[in-house]
Amino acid sequence: MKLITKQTDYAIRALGCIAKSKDAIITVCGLAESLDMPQSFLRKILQRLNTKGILKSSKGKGGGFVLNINPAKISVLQLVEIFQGEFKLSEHVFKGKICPVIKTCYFKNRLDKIEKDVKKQLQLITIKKITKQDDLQRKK
Amino acid sequence: MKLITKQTDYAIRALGCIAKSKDAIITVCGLAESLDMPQSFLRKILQRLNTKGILKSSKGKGGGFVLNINPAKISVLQLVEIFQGEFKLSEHVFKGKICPVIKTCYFKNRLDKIEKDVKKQLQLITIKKITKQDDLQRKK
DNA sequence: CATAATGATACCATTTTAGTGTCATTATGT
DNA sequence: ACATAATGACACTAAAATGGTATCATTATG
Ligand code: FES
Ligand code: FES
Repeated sequence: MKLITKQTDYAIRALGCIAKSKDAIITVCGLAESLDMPQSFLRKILQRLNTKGILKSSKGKGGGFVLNINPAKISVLQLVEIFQGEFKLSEHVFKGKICPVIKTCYFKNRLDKIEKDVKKQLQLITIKKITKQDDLQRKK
Repeated sequence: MKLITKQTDYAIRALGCIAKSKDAIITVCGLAESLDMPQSFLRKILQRLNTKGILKSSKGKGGGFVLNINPAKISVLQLVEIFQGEFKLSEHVFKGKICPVIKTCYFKNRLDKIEKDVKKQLQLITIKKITKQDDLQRKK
């Protein structure tokens, strides 16, 4: 079971690089190379981040991507929700129908608490904090 | 993203029922009916729990399953690991190769902490605690 | 107008999860 | 003995999620 899928992981690392490049325009081509990610896949990811307002893109020759918002405002939770949908640890359903005891169920309550905690933790991890470590964009 | 898959969920609810039935032998057929789960699927799950030592089975007419260990000793973590493999939230790898900065990486460290916390929480949830609520086996 | 970039989107491949089916084995009761 | 009702083992299929590719359109630069 994975909390973070590859797409999200790529997005995080890509944003780390872009954040470090301070206003320089980054192209998919260059980034894919330096991070050793499949180019078309990365492209799709950056496009998504663009439509979500996290990156800003410019087309045409000399175009590419730059950050559109403060890296301190980009949380891993946000990225997870963009690429993996709403954060839900368990539906806890009864074969399609919502479980009848869902209000009082101990198990469900525990899971909800875990979910809340994890969500909070993920919200605290931001691109800024990650890039501070000065580790991400090294190749090999 | 799901922390608990359907298989694990079924296993938990099935164990809940079995735990409540106090030494009575439970058959797949009856259980599948009362919990509204696909019979063959449930059967595979109980078989698995049998080989893992959590249930004890008896074959032949009048056979079925009973608990083999104290429900207070069956944790959700254990069940998750049986049906979903070792609990790991993120590999955090660099395209197949293990990430070179894995020791110092802030992101990885945060994820590890989350993983540890969640694991601990899941270990605390036991079948006994779940059944105490007296909610699980109701149908509809 | 060639070129180098993204936008949109359809498509394909792989992996994981969910679920079924079948035949063998075993215990029970008549 | 035999019908029956249960599990054991395991192969198989189906569906969903994830990962990844490909193509054509659009746009800005020089
Ligand atoms: S059994 Fe469904 S909410 Fe707990
Ligand atoms: S970037 Fe790989 S361990 Fe953090």
